[in-house]
Amino acid sequence: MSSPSPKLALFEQFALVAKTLGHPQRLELIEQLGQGPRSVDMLAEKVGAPIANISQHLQSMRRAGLVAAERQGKYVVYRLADASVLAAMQAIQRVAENNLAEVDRIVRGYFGQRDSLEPITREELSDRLRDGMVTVLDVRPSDEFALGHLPGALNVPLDELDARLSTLDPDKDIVAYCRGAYCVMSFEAVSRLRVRGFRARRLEEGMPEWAAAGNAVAS
Amino acid sequence: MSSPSPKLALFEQFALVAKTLGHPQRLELIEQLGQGPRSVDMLAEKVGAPIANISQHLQSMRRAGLVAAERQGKYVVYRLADASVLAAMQAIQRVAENNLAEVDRIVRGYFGQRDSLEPITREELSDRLRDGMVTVLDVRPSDEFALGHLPGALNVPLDELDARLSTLDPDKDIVAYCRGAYCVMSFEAVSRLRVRGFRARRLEEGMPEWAAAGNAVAS
DNA sequence: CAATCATTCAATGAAATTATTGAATATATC
DNA sequence: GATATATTCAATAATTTCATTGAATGATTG
Repeated sequence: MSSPSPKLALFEQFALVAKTLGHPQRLELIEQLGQGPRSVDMLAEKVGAPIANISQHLQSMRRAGLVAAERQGKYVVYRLADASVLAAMQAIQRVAENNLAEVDRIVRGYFGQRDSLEPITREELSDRLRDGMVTVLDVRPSDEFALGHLPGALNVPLDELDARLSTLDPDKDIVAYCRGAYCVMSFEAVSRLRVRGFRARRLEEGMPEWAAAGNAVAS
Repeated sequence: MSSPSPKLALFEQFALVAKTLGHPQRLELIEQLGQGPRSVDMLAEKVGAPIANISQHLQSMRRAGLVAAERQGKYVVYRLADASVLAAMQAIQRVAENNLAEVDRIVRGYFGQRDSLEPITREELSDRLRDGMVTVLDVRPSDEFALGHLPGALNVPLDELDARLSTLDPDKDIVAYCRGAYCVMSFEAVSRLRVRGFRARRLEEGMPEWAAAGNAVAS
């Protein structure tokens, strides 16, 4: 083996992947695509940025192997290249959680005591689902629910929660979830439900993590 | 909760971590620190770059929570902030392995058939160690061996291998390891040993992964 | 205290990244 | 074929990142 070491070339490829994850909007795109495949204009709307800008980000993400695209009529639908992309984003979040004081400050300031809403693990939720005494509430927008959701989950988007409280069984415990660990919707939902006297808790993670753990996903 | 959503602030922090991983030399620094804590001038020598440049990279890595520094006399010793840093780098490598054709091309071109050297898993090596019929060879430079190594491993740096062949028991199987999955030293060592008639295989991963899996590390 | 070694800092110029804007391209519809 | 919609491309300016260089700082040694 006399060819030059591949080390540098490989590390340049690894660096390409990492730097492509190094922009907040691209991370939001991954979070969105974690809920299911989406078109460019839908992604632009979700992330709140101009379509041309989002398309540019998606091109760089495609080159870096983070997403794949396929044409469906006049739409181009993007999806995460594979499960390793979400895993990489979660690994990065772990580093930030463990080692960045600023993350701790943001989380304390907004989410309050992380444990104050008694986050429930997906293992614990699986157990609770078997005894049938818990209502699983998906508080994402209905288009994200349609892409995939926990089996038996009820879709009550956060902005409809107040109007639909009467449809919820007050005798059952409620577990609410949304897009992921740092999505605020389920925090908001659990707070509001508790004010109204419901026994509500928050699933620690989102739908993508549930799916990545091998659990069933309904649609 | 009426304060603005922390989402953007959090994703900016996550992006900071990712972009700090987005330079090949910083990834090499992580690989080196994965072998153990090191001073700036030692890291500069290992990575083959000017000290001022490496110091600059280390500052940005410290700000991003990837490394921690402590003064020991006139030396500043850097170490990985915690195990999540190595895990994040591995997650990024996974994405690249899975999804980048260029990585596949580099790996095929240099490493040949990945399976041609019969990589052995650390679980399998643990089993083999118990029956005592295998020589574990650490082919890293001796300073890295000193920082931590597999229990019972023999340190034969790659550049000394030819000179020390007579010290190896030809009746025992040999398992060689080095810094990690993409370190070429153990490939080289296994190739040379096989040419000389030894039954040699390569450990799939390096010392840091062995340690991260909870296995004992000797020093 | 001066000299040496190790490290960091600040300034600089080059390269890379990013958002914006308008044009170009592809598909669907009438 | 014209129009509308969806998406990408190319050019541009601003911002950020990176390597280099020499000065500054801190610890050790004589």
